[in-house]
Amino acid sequence: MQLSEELRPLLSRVYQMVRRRSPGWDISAAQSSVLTALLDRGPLRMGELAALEGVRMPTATSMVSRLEKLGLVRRVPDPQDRRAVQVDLTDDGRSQIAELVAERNGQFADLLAGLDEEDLRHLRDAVPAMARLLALDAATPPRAGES
Amino acid sequence: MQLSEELRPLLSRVYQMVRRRSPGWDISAAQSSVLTALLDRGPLRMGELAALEGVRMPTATSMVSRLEKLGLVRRVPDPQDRRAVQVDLTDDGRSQIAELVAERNGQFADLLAGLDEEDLRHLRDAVPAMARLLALDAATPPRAGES
DNA sequence: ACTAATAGTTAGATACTCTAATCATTATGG
DNA sequence: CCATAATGATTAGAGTATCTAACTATTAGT
Repeated sequence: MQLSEELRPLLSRVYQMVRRRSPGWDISAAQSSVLTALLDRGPLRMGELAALEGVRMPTATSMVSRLEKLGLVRRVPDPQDRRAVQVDLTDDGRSQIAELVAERNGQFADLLAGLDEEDLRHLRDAVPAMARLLALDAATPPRAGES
Repeated sequence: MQLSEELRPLLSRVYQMVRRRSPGWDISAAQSSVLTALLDRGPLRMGELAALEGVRMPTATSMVSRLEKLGLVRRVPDPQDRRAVQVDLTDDGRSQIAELVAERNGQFADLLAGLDEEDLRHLRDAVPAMARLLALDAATPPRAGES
């Protein structure tokens, strides 16, 4: 498919763009992604968080531990299942991530302001398609030969 | 701007999607990005490579050293400027990255095949706009208060 | 109740990233 | 022309991100 070969490299470069665009903030892309997930979806178990981030549980554990040390999230024991923990934003974490998201949206809006009306229309029209593409990706078994 | 708040989170999630390593390949996203840059643009100096990848030179140095150890790239001294080195793909590196790119394009094409014709048309139409957006991003000074 | 499975953490390893310091070379300016 | 500044790259040292394997604690199944 022609589109695949055009669009995929573009998305790879979007990866570059998104990855390092948080000037003046002292949290990493991975950390802000965790905080954003908690902001969007509320408290999450460690395993849910790992699945959402597409990482293994030990990775989630250590990211949460670092964020906890920064006072941005909190581990809450689950009374139903005492193996589990809920990870939740602290008030501080909530306000910091909300501010960061607003800041980034603003910067991105500035960038978009450099496009003409036709390009903007095309991007707007592509939003639902991209959302469906991501949903398809999420629904696809990540690895074929997994245990 | 409304679009900013819809599109930016989507792009962040595309980052998640692109980031994951292709199954069955033993090189990381960062490494394949370096190899792809070399495949697309030919031999590069260390500094050019760092700029393209959006990292500092020591990072480029260590990535290249690892790839060299894997036999995928080669350091070639520049006769014009003996401080500089050119980084180039080896034959092995070239064939491996070409194969990986083809594999990924194929997987992505499979994903796209799950969309209907209208979504595909919208994505196709958005390609030039995304390319211009990336160009704008590249042209924008990354950090305001830089040295 | 014994065993399986599940949730999370710990341990150990490698990759990725940065800043600061250093080395070698090239360019510049008396 | 030589001393100094600027440039290209590497090295050193540190923190984050990621993995697999092994472990602990708890729950579920028979």
